[in-house]
Amino acid sequence: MLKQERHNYILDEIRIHNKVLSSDLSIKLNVSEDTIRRDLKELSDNGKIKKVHGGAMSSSYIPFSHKDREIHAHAEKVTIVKKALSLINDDHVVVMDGGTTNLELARSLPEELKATIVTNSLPIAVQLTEHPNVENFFLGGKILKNAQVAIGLEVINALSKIHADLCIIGIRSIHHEMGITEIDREEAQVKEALINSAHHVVSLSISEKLNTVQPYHVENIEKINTLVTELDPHDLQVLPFINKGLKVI
Amino acid sequence: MLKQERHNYILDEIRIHNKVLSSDLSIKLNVSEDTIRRDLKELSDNGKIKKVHGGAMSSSYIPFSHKDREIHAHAEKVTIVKKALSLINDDHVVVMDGGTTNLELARSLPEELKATIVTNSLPIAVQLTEHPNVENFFLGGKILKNAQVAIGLEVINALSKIHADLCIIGIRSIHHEMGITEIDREEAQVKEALINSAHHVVSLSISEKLNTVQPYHVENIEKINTLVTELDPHDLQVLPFINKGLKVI
DNA sequence: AAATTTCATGCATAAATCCGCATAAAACCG
DNA sequence: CGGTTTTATGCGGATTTATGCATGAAATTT
Repeated sequence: MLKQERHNYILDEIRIHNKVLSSDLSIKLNVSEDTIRRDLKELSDNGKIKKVHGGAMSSSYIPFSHKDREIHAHAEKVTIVKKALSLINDDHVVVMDGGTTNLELARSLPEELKATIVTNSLPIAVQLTEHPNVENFFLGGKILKNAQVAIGLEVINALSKIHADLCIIGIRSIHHEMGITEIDREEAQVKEALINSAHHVVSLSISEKLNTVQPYHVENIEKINTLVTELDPHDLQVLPFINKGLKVI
Repeated sequence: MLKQERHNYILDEIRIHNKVLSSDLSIKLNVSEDTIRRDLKELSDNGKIKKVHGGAMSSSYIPFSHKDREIHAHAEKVTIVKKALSLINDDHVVVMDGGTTNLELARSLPEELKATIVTNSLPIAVQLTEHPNVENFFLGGKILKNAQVAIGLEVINALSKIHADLCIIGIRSIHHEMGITEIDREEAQVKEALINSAHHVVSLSISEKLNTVQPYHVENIEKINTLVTELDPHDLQVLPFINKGLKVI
């Protein structure tokens, strides 16, 4: 088995279980613990995971009480959400994935809105149960522990049968040439399916994500119809996206 | 369990309850109090928490009103859950639906358990994201707001493709003649599908639900293999169910 | 003040880690 | 192609870490 394969396996395990034990991996991958330790060391040096005595853990630890955890760049996200709300109308069918910006949006939906929202994010689904008028569909599948979203074929299949009016996608990175990219392969696949399930695609993105790139390609930039940031639409930072034909608000 | 996991757990407990007792943690995390004290010492040295006699507290005291919804008949449910845990083994595929008893069960699953749990309940799925070893599948569908469970054809179809080892069903009413009954038609249909997707069906039920009836029929009593209540298995109240062939614990 | 609980310290032990070193496979190169 | 270098891996032994236990001191409760 190739070293890279082991690394992928280890990262997968950590994504699912939030931790791995060197001893488990040694047995499972049929190599010595020393090798595992070297693997963990390498992944840790690259910032992919956090090495601890006995194994390794997810470097981005999501606390148990995610409900009231502090949201990064919260003020910016509130600005974005206010703009984005204007895009959602009554009777719309909206697909959306996870992320703190989208969660903020779900929290901010006006009481009177009578829309249907389809999501693969547990926190968003939970949030929407408190909304009086929004219908709420969950895309079932294997739950990714740290992101708290469903992934896998089930999600993608279900999405292939949906033609939504609007897709609201939370993204890791958006680049005017490279398009949308993600950290995680399976999440990238799901996001691609999300984007292709809707007529109109909106990306909510704080400006620090603009023109950054991650390892996994999701979709080309042209697939995004509208980009929402906290910036003024005339800000120079968004010009490359306007030139690509995106509507920026 | 990794030291880092304990530390995370402790920090979360403090975030939620503002304080922790060494004795509680020792039992909950299954290590000696000495180890807990060393953990607290380390976290305290890093300024994460404030160590006090008997345990530790939040270092930055932020009072917050947490509405710990009193769960109905909580003590009885804890008793039931303890009994029920003995039925779940490593490598089992378990389907379970919602309800406070089942949620308590999800919360109480031992750390080491390596099972797969399939559920249509949002709170249970969220709870399981905190479990290190349990794989977690969500049955997607339309979300019922008050019960926070997915219902509908999608759920039933997905269940028809699953052959689980165990079904743990939370019920509204169980009657030794009328069988399982429910208040809501669609929930009843989903519960029927849940029951029929597993080889062995367990019903967790506090005694006040025994021999009550609701409008919608779910399944006959014979479909239930094991009944778990807070009562002694020799209690007269459960005799009618024993006579119907159920195993009562 | 007596009894109980909690704490600090040192010690023992088992597990995990680190540190060469050896080796075999893979990659490189003239 | 043959030789050299690099990379990946395992092994033995020294070292560090994590943890429980015993003991007596300190704090808390009764």
